[in-house]
Amino acid sequence: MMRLMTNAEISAAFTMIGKILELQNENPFRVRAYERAALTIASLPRELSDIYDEGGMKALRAIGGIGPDLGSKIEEMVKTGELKYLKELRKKIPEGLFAVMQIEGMGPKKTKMVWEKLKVKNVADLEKVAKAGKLAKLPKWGELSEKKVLQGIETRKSMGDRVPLTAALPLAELLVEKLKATKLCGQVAIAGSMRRRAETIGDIDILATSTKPAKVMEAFCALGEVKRVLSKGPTKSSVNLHAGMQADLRVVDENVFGAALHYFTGSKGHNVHLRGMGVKAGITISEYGVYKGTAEKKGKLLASKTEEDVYASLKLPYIAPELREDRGEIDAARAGTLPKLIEERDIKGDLHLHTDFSDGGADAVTMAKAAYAKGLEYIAITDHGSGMGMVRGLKENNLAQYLKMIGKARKAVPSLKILAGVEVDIQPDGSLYLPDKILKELDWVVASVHSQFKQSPEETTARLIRAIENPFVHAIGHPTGRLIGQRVGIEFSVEQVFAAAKKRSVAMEINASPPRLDLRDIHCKRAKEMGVMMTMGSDAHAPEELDMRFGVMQARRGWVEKGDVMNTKSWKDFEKWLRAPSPIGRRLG
DNA sequence: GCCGTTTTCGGCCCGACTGTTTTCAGTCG
Repeated sequence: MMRLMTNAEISAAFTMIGKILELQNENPFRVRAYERAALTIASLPRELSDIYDEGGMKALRAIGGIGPDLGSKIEEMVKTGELKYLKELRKKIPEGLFAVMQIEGMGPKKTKMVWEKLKVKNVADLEKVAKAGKLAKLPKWGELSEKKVLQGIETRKSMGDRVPLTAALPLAELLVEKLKATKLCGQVAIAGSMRRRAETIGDIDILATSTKPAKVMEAFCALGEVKRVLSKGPTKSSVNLHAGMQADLRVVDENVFGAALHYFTGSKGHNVHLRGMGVKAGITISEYGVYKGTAEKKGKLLASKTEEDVYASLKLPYIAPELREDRGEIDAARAGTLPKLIEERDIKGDLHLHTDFSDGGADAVTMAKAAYAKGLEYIAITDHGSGMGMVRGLKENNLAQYLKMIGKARKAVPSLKILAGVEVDIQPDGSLYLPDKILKELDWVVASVHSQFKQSPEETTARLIRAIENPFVHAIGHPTGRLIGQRVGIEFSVEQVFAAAKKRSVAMEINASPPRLDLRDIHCKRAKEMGVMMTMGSDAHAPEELDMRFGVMQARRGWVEKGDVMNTKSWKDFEKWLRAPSPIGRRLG
């Protein structure tokens, strides 16, 4: 069936409803119900349309936070591709108000007020009335709030939306180093979505302990990276950075570091879930610790020093930050079934990298030396086999030359095992760019989509399954083809493609290249649930790109364990696995 | 709007900072 609305679109619809209801001063809990549902849906590994086709309304209702009303709204969207309720709501609110509400300091109440009293319909209107001094005359507003709004508009203009983790993490680590260098702090740590390794982050959260919080705040606000101070208090300060991001610093007492770190790491959903459990157990959880009793009437302190203590107070084992998305980790913790997450040091080989035989920047010997220096036991050189005119690489007529190059690398770095591989294009019809007679001469075949991203989900599903069914394919490279913040990638039935991969023992790659991170977290999780094997590849085009750091982060967010990723095996075991008879008759040359 | 071995109705997480206030609402995370 043609998919009428994807999870992303349904999630966006609920987010929009939540915002409109907020502007209308609706019951905040009703607003939150929509927000929560939107978040839940965005992180579902399966498409709602598939869930509905299989299990109907009952299956929708089985999703946490989806009740009779939201269930029937989802039903309407997957059946008709639209939602009448949202259409009606939209008519009542000027589209531009949502951007107004995004401005720093402009919440739903203030937005509603400027709309009703000053007919502000968008950010441009807001700027106009602010500059005309009309804002300051509103009840409860003053000169300063007007100035702040203008600053907020400027900030919005100069800052993008969310920033990729891969770009923001190094900057945050620098800020942490600088704070440590002041010698004013006991501990300094990154918190927030960045600590959870979310693929994009909204701002940088840093937590520190100190006995001189005022001095720490002074030092923080005076850092060279800081453009403007938004707020400054003894426990919390916020600044805008020149790099176009916001950074928040909290300073707490040493003995509540664990509670604070837990609190500020989030996610919001995870924390709310835990606090709900706390209420039932008669305890209160805040950034200052876990207490017996209610928020109004606190009793004895139960935990605060470490995150482990916080979880233990709820009779739970420690939950890794990457899992704290309220995607079932709390139930798993309760049941004792949390995954033992993969770590960077578990990776023993790199199964996807390029040399200057195709579009890489370094020759095979250089890449091999760099890989060995990184401590890898084995690599697969996988230069492109692509029909795209601009891409050099493996063709029907130069296999001997390619193997000769790889032979040279093997001689130059004898301690590193080097597989002769290829990254072959999956053509629009699912056939591969290179014929089987070439592929069967290679040790490791990664098949990837590099063109024609705009097929229907049905066509793309068939395309990938056909590639999976090629007897010489070992892995599907960067399966969704997305580029973070740039390209959404191809759309297909994850269920059907993963099922085919499992049946044929073909691996799904976790591409660790910073712009890709593909499979993404929720797809990793689904692959694991379905028993699909995975590989990890750096997709390096230069020696310094032989780095799996961000790929491992993404995998950890997807509940991936060492045993789920084939190249965590030692060379000996990997070779055995690769040579073993399999449903598709693999071979290792 | 969701949810229930404390409730099918009445809850729903907790606290800091700011500005414009004379005691607190709004915003943010």
